Amino acid sequence: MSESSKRDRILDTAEALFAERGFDGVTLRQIAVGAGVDVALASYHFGKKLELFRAVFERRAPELNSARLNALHAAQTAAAPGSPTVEAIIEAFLRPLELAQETGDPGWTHYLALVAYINNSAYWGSRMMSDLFDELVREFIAALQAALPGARDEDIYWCYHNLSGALTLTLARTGRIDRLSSGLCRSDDFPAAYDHMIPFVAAGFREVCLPK
Amino acid sequence: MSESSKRDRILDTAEALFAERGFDGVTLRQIAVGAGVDVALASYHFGKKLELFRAVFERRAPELNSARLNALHAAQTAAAPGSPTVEAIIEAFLRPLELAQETGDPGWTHYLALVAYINNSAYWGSRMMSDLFDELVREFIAALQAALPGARDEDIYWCYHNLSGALTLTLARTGRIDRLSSGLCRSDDFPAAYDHMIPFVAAGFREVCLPK
DNA sequence: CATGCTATTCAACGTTTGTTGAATACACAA
DNA sequence: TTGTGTATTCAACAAACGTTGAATAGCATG
Repeated sequence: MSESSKRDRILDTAEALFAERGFDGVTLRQIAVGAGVDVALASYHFGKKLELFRAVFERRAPELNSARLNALHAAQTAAAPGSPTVEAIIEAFLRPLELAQETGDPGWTHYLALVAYINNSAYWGSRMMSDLFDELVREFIAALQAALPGARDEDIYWCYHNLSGALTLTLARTGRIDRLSSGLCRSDDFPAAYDHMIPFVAAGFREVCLPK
Repeated sequence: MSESSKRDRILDTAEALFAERGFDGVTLRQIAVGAGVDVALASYHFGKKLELFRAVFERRAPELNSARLNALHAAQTAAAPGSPTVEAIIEAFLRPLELAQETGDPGWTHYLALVAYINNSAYWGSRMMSDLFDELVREFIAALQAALPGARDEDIYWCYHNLSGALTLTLARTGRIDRLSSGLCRSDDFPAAYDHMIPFVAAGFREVCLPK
């Protein structure tokens, strides 16, 4: 028998399947089979299917949020008494997401794909994302405002929207860039994605938000 | 009775519902009710549910592709014998998507949200998107290569990935930016989104792709 | 060993699902 | 009018769905 508890195996399997096929594309029986468990056990531990979905989505959010927040605070400390650069802020926003590779836990990769699925869905997205991630995002936006003096709020929000979109598509790991580039770029190469995203996004912020 | 044929009403209703809830989140009965039609009619016209999904996705692709291609060719003609600027190319890539508002046909808005859903999904995305949109995208990438002499292919693809992500999140109209900005920005304001996206993305391409 | 509590399975329920074959309505040609 | 092909509905199917209550196992504590 596997070392982790059956409850955890349900969460892990649900995480992987929900990320791949979405809430409605996965049945409790598929999750049960994947976890090597009876169908009824998911209901016993989590109640309705929707509550299992929420439990999966909420499980790793605190750890992810604190990793990113620590990175932001580290950048702010390093730049004190001034403000960190836009690059440093974006870096703090993105690099902690590499823990998916660093920890060697494929669950993190599935979880980030699930975040991408939810963030891109009008049905699930706005409310569920806000509940778990708004506090963090507002901290980053405040830091960006400090790094871009004179910027209009509207411009900052639209630039963040562009950053969020680029990140979301990366986390989804659709394989589209692999096909488009004939294998030159790979969807699961997060470091390469961030290496390109950081200067790309920083230049965009400056272009749109800094008065000329 | 409504003016359009029942077959078209099935496509319209399926388009709206698939865009909102995804393939598995919609039943043929919901589509039938929305279209004011018997359940069996969808199967009669389109066969399996998956084939209806494909039919919806393929219906508007040619018109969308030719609108964007025309815009690109117009920009190239205007810039001849040189190459259009990066801004002009991105503009040609994005502005035709405003036909969703211009035509006043809400079906276009639903369709673009469906494109976002598929493009962000690893399960549906890579293959379905490539089949319909790769030819177009390769033309735009070739134009970008011409506008960015000396750029490495790898960098161009990653920058296009960032553009695609920002666009995808816009098309999904999740309402997240509305909430985050307390109503200052609106998800369904496509012109404002593109007004910010074009300079943002153009600056990003130049920063990443142009040798310093 | 008995007790009690949690975890897990078993068996079944009432619905809903996608799909199909037969029946009907409708348009148009002969 | 009769015939013919397409469009549409009707009725029903077997399978799969989420969920639940009762039964069983495991394992502490007394």
